Amino acid sequence: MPPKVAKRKISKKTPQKSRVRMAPSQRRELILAGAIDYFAELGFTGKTRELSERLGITQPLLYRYFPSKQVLMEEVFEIIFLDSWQKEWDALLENSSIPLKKRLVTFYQQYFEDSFSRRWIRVYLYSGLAGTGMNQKYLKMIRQRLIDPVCMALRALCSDDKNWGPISDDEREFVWVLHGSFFAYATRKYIFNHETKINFEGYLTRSIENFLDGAKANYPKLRSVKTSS
Amino acid sequence: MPPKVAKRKISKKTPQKSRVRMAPSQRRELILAGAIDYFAELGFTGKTRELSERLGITQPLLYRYFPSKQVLMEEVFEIIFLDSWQKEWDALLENSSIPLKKRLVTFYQQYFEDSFSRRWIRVYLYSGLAGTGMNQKYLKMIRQRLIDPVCMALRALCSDDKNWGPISDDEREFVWVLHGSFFAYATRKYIFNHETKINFEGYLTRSIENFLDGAKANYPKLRSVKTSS
DNA sequence: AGTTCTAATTATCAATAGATTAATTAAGCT
DNA sequence: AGCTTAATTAATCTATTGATAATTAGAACT
Repeated sequence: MPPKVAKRKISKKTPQKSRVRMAPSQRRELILAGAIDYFAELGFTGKTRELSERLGITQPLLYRYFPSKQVLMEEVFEIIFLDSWQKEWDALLENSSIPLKKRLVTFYQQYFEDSFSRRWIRVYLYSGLAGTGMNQKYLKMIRQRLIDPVCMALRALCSDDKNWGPISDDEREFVWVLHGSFFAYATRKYIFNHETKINFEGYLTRSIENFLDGAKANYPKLRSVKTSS
Repeated sequence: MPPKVAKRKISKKTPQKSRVRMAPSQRRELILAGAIDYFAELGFTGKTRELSERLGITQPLLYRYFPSKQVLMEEVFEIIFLDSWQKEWDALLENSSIPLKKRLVTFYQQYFEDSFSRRWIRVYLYSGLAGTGMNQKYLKMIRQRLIDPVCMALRALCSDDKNWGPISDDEREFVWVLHGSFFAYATRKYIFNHETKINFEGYLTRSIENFLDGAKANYPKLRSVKTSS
C-alpha cells in the first residue's frame, strides 16, 4: 500500500460558480423544498450530487445543513406527512349540519390536491417500501381523524339506534373501501401513469353517492357482526 | 496515473466453500426463485452479493446465468406479471349462469391469493416507482380481462337496454372503485403493515354486495353521462 | 482411475457515491 | 473599508457494489 501524501493544490485564480449567500434558515428551507421534489421522483436511490446540482449548490454544502442523506430524507418524510392534514378538515367532517355527501365531496376534492398528489403518493410509497415506521403513524391519524368520524356519521345516517358501542374494525374497513378506492386512483395516476379521460368532479361525486347508497342498506348490518379471525 | 499491472495472486491451497454442481437450467430456476423473493423485499436497492448469499452461492455465479442485475430483475418482473392471471378467470367472470356476486367473490378470493399477495404487491409498486413500462401492460390486461367484462355484467344486471354502445371510461372507473379498494387493502397490509382483525371472507362479501347494491341504483346513470375534461 | 468438460469459486477491478477536510472566495452587514 | 461567515473549489477517503478474469473441482464418461 503506497503511503498517502495529502497534497492539496493551491488555487490561484479559478473560474467561480455564481454564488448566492443566504441566511442559514432560508438556505435550509430551500434545500428541503428541493429535496422533497427530488426524492419524490427518485426515492432512496437519489444521489446527493444530483440533488445539489438541481439546487444550484455544491454537494458539500448539503452537509453543512444536514449531517447525512439519511437525516435529510427523514426530514423530507416528516414534512410530507405532517403537511398532509389540514386542521379545518376535522371540523368539516364532523359538521353534522352539512349533509354527509357534501362533506365527503368537499373533503376529497381538497384531499386530492394536498395529499393524493403526485409528490405525496410517491414519497408515501417509497417510505412504505423502505419500511420506515412513518406510515403507521399516518394510518393511525387517518383512522382517528377520517375513518372514525365517517363511521359515526354513517351510524347517524343509517340508523336511529344511539347505542352502538365502540367502533368495530368491520365498520372501519367499510369506510376504508371508499378511501382506498381513491388512494388506488391516485396510485394508478401518479405511480403507474394510467390516464383516464373522465370528469374528475363527476367521478368523485358518483363514487361517494354510490358508497352512501350502499351504506344506507348495508352499514346497519355491521351492528350485529361479530368480529372473528 | 500509475500503470496498472494486473497481478493475480496464485492461490495454492485455500479453504473452499462447499460447492454444489447443478444442471444449468436447474440452477437458473433456483436463482430466479430466490431473486423473486429477494427483490420483492428489497426492490432495486437489492444487492447481488446479498442475493447470492441467500441462495448459498457466490456472487459471480449470478453473472454466469444472467448478464446483469438489470436483466435478472426484468425477468423477475416478467414472471410476477405473467403469473398474475389464471386463465380460468376469464371464463368465470363471463359466465352469466352464475350470479355476478358469486363470480366476483370467487374471483377475488383467488386473486388475493395469487396477485394481491405480499410478493406481488411489492414488486408491482417497485416496478411502478422505477418507471418500468410493465405496469401499463398489466393495467391494460386488467382492463380487458376484468374491468370490461364486469362492466358488461353490470349492464346486464342493471338494465334491459341492449344498445349501450362501447364501454365508457366512466363505466370503467365505476368498476375500478371496487378493484382499487381491494388493491388499497392489500397495499395497506403488505406495504404499510396495517393490521386489522376482521374476517376477511366477510369483508370481501360485504364489499362486493355493497358495490353491487350501489351499482343497481347508480350504474344505469352512466348510460347518458357525457365524458368531458 | 484418469480424462475432460464446465459449474462454481477465488480474487480483483473499476466506478459510484456518501462523507470529510482545507483553503479560498466573496456577499452583505455595520 | 473591514469583518464575518456562507459558499465554493478541489481534493480525497472509504465503503459499496456491479461486473470480470483466472482458477479450482464435481461428476460423467471412458
